[in-house]
Amino acid sequence: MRTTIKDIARIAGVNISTVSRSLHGSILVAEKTRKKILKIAEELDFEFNSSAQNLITKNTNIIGIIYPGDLDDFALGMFLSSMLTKIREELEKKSHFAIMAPPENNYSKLSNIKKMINGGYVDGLIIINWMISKEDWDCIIKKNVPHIFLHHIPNKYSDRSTLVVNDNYVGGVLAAKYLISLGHKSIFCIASKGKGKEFKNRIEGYFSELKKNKMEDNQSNIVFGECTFDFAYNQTLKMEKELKNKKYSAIFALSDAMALGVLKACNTMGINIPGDLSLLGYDGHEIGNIIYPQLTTIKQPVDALVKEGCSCLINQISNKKIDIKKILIPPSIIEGESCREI
Amino acid sequence: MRTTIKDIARIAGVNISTVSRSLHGSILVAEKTRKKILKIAEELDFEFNSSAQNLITKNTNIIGIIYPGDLDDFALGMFLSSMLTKIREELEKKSHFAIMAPPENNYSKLSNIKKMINGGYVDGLIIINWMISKEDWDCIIKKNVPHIFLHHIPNKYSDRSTLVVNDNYVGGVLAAKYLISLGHKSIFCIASKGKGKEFKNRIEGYFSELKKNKMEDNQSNIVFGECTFDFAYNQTLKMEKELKNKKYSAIFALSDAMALGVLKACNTMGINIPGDLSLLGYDGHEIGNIIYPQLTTIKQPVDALVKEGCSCLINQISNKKIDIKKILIPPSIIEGESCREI
DNA sequence: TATAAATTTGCAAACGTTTGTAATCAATAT
DNA sequence: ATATTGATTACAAACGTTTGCAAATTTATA
Repeated sequence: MRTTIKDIARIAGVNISTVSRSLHGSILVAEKTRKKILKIAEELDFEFNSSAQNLITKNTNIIGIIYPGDLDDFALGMFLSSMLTKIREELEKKSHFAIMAPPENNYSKLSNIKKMINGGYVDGLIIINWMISKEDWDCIIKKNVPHIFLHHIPNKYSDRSTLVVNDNYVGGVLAAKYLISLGHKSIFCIASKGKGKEFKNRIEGYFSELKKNKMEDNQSNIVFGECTFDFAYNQTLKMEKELKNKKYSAIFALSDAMALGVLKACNTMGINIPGDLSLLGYDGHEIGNIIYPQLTTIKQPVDALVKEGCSCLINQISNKKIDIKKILIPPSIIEGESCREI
Repeated sequence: MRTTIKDIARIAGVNISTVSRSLHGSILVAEKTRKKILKIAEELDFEFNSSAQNLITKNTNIIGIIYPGDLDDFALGMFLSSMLTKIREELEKKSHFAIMAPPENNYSKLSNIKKMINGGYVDGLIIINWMISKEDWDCIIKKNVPHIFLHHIPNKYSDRSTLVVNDNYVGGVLAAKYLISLGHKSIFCIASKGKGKEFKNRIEGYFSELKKNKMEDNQSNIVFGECTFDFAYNQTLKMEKELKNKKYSAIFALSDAMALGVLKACNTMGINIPGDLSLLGYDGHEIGNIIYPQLTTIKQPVDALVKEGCSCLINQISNKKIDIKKILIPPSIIEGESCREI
């Protein structure tokens, strides 16, 4: 049914090896023959059968993208489509396809990571998750599978792989600097322990900058909860009295999802942003642009992240070895309308 | 390096065919032998090499998901992560993986659809796009590749395939019915010709219901533009005078992205929603829940869409034939806070 | 106990490639 | 004319499976 090099060989009256070499641009074939073969291949819409190729060459030109199954964390959901699309685009440059799966099959409870590796599905992995099981990790190392951790800092093993994340510490510093530069003296931080380490770093950066400005007593002005819209929303509602008394002039939300929760709560309570309260988010998702007031936020440079990450991964694949490095992409600030000078 | 059935056969002291049969649960193997082999396979973390399997069986257990490269249309972007994640989940039930690509490679300008098919990458395709090239279409038909069109109605060929979309006509009716039931007499519609046919159907449904209620003169109360936040935003700003004069009591935006544009413009101009103007969107994306006021909108049932679509596709794959049918998933209304009785 | 039947196992070809090595051929040097 | 060389092409094994068929083994039957 499908065209194979055998068909082409038959038509051209040559051996299949000549066809293979022609199509791969080997110098071991006469110019005239190559032209003839190329023409036939073109006419027949020939593509190499990838399975047959993989079987010999051991590489599939497919990259596995692992991301969690439950997107209850809206924050990741917001990033995901742009991240996936960008990954696709970067891989395309190197003629790789991307295959997606959660870490484990929801139904069979078997590890998709192991299936991808042991089943010979992929050349490498992009892991967008807060954690990875010991079993999966062992498999990756044993089989020496090129991989990167992207966007999230997993709770383990990340120091033995390539880690590509935005520089959360610097982002935290940036946030504090910005609010301080606007004259804010009393800032409340809506935070989360998160599932990985990124929030920790973000908070450290933030407080280190406060300390520099002798605002360390602000350390109590923080609350930890889930990194969700709902948590921030409810938390803000709870603070109605303090907010109306202007105890705080600004809120720093550790994610845009949380910032939106704050915003909605303030809208509900009739607190004007930025009139009564400045609001700073973190993520820089597009969504911040389309709400009112436009969200001021620290932008995680998704495009740069993905670009850098894919290039590292492709490198590892060509060199057939796992790199250990930490790539921190600097965040930047998007000045919207949700913060004001005081 | 990697464990193969040969390794297992050697260890168990049997032929590879026995291993293969054991692992596939064939009855052609003694219970005792099977147990022994299963145990060894388990210990060695064995997985069949998918390439070798594909080569023989001709199926890859991989589904190609085609969606456009440029997500300038924010509306699709908003849906995409939930759609992809849900697809992944549905396919997982049948042990399929999902591979993503835009219709054509951005760099080489070669068709990814043809590459996926002729290269033997996929068993079937899910096409989320407004169009498909004649060349790609011919390839699909020639090779009899199971596929569905999901979410979008492509400008051609959709009547010769399985089409799974939300019932746009009914959605339009629903929108009109709802606004009319709230007492609105003068509704403005911010619309788009769109790239596929879905908007057309949506508008037809909407106007048919208006006509039923003798509001057909409203036919002039519509504007067409890009289906984007920006278009709706600018359009609404332009209508400041009419809106402040209360010429319209409600706006029906054909997508949530557009509804958000309207909302932001109204916020900017000091028009209160729903106090001064009711606003109805279309899509039912999560984003509507987290803004203020919560958006009232017609929900496209993404989950049902994907579930239905995947099940059709899997069916086609098992039967090795392309089905021609049109599956319309009924939309429903999400009552938020952006519409009020008048 | 011999034979037939049923069960279990092994053999070998096939899938569509890649690639090292051998064979062929034409052209050049002797 | 013959040997040598270099360019081109063909051959065949290998990759890891599946599967029809034959062979071997076990069990049942007479």
